Amino acid sequence: MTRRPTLKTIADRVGVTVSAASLALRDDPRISTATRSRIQEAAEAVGYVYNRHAAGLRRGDSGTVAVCLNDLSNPFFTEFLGHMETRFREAGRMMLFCHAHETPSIQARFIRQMAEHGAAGLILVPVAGTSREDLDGPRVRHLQDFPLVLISRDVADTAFDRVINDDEHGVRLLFDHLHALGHRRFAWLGGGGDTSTAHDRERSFRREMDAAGLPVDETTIHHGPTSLAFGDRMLDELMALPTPPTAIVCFSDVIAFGVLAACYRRGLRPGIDLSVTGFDDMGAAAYSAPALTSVRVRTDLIGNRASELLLARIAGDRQPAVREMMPPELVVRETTGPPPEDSERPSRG
Amino acid sequence: MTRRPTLKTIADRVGVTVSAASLALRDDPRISTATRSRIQEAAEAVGYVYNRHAAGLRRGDSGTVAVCLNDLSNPFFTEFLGHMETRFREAGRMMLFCHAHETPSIQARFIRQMAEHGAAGLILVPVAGTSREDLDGPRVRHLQDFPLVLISRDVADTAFDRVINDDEHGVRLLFDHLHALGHRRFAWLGGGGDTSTAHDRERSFRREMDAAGLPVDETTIHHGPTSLAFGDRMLDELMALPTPPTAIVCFSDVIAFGVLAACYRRGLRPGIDLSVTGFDDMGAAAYSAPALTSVRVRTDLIGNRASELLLARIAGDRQPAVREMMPPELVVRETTGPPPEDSERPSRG
DNA sequence: TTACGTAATTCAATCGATTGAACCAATGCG
DNA sequence: CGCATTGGTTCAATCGATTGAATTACGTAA
Repeated sequence: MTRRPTLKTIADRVGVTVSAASLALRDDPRISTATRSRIQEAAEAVGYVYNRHAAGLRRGDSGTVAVCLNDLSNPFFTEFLGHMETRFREAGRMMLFCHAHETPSIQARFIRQMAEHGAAGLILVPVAGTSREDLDGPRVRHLQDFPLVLISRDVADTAFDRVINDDEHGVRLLFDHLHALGHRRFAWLGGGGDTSTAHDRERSFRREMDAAGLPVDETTIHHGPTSLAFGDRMLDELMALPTPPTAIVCFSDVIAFGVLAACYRRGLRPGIDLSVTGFDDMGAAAYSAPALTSVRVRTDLIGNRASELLLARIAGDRQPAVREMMPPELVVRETTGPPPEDSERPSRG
Repeated sequence: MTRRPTLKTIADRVGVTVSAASLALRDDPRISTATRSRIQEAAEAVGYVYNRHAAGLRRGDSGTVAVCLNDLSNPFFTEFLGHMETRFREAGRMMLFCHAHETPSIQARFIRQMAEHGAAGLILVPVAGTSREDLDGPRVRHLQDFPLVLISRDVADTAFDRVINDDEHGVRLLFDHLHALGHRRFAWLGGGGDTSTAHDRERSFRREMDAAGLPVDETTIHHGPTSLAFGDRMLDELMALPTPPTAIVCFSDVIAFGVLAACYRRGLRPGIDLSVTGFDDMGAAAYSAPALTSVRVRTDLIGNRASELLLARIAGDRQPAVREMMPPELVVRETTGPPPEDSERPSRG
């Protein structure tokens, strides 16, 4: 097993110096066309592979960018990943990737490691509970003056770029839709973690209830993980209430899908016997049975804008940190409809 | 903006040499406990961040591993990603990630780039159409003697490690189940690309049909992308046939979900009016309405084993390449049942 | 006191690519 | 013919960490 060829291998072969080889392979005009092509041919011939460790050491940029997601099992987040990956690939940068499993220690470790690797920037969906200190504090000095863009979830009081969805508006769209259909008894499912999305969406939900003059029945508010199982499990609980809700507003599509599964099992017809809404409008929402009414979070806009912003920062953009909110869109499908006729009569009445 | 601290920064501060600092931070016994802790404190104090470019240049291993997936939109593949990410994280390695979008040129470019970055190994779900030459040929010498493990999809005639699912057996399980229920008219949906999974599953399907003495009606065989839309679209086409199938065998859960959506729209009851099967048994299969009968592909076993194998290769294991097949499991849920009573009468008869 | 062993630390070369400055040769111009 | 210019290439220092060999300091045995 011979050693991997280097610029020296090429230079010796052609009869020039390492410098010439270096310049030639990067199409520097200082090297004549003739020698340049001889060098390039030699590189090809010996199977030369550029060594970014060496280059990165000298130049300071490794050509990588880091991305840390809180949860891979939720397709919503992989949508982001897809958009960003494309953007970075086009920019010629590789992606260091981490799945933080909603675990602060994993996130913290990754942030350190990506700094060690010389990643030029970081895009982060902060795990639940991430605070200012985790990104900004004295123990994470590598993030000072470091290109970092938060997406999807905000972290209060930080001076980093953020690209997020307008969650409060999204909930308002859903609420208005359901309220206009005649619903008065609502349930709220999900949003268990300490994240801006959980807080913002629930706050907005409560505010809308309040604005509509509806009391919030705390027995219809259930926090829990963003999982199919949670939605599935909670429907039974809600239906067992003395006055079950006529509309279930879910923190996420994933939870709503779980609710739909439970509806099927109980013989409840979503959109007729009960209204169910999701949030995110991931690809699968249009194909559930029945198709899910949801709020589209523009993962494309957010992912692309975040990537752009990060690349600009890496390129040296020094403008003050921005906080951009992308507009959600209500997508009405089949799981919402007017409340059933007899819904005004509480079942115990 | 001061320059990032290096070993020299620390050394100067403590009053020792760079070598001492280097050794101390790696807990080398050559440095006394006293100075070692002074050095470690100084490192902490100045906010030192290890520079892997420099270390990697000298030592030759950057501590990264590369993973290239063909398709992120399919949760089946992100399941792999999750398992592998965990394994590599535990092994202290970072992950360079690529989404190849089923595009050979992206895959090829990534393979080159991860070599440039000094990734210690590569796990690859080869994009459709990947041939021996793409991995082994004279144009990709960086993969010679390089730790590479293929997962999920096989590539013929290669001498790389492979960890895949036993697809032929999986299809046999499904077919036997449906055949035992009484089905005789089958349709096959999906498997459009030039991949081993597409070939193996369809070949197995045809073989089973043959073994059962059933003719394969080519109008019930439809190749197409692994997407919800494809499954959704194809149901109408199959139902419009003079003698529609009573069982639809889908290449993937994703396609099956599309079929279920179309069933809902047409008022067909999966498992009663029509049997539908998936393949992969991704998490969502248990929560579709109705719950999907599928074949579980052990992404956990495959992902973990592939990671292990790769780490062993990186550690210097030189045994001949292996090809391991993980056993699939039939998971019977609600979308399969006996064919409807009148199904023996062709609708045109 | 001298020689010696050991512990602690330093020396110095190295990994491979980059780059501003220096060098050399050939050409152009006065 | 001599000097300046330009084009083409090389020189040599540099990035930061690593490591086998060398050195120093110190205590101990002869």
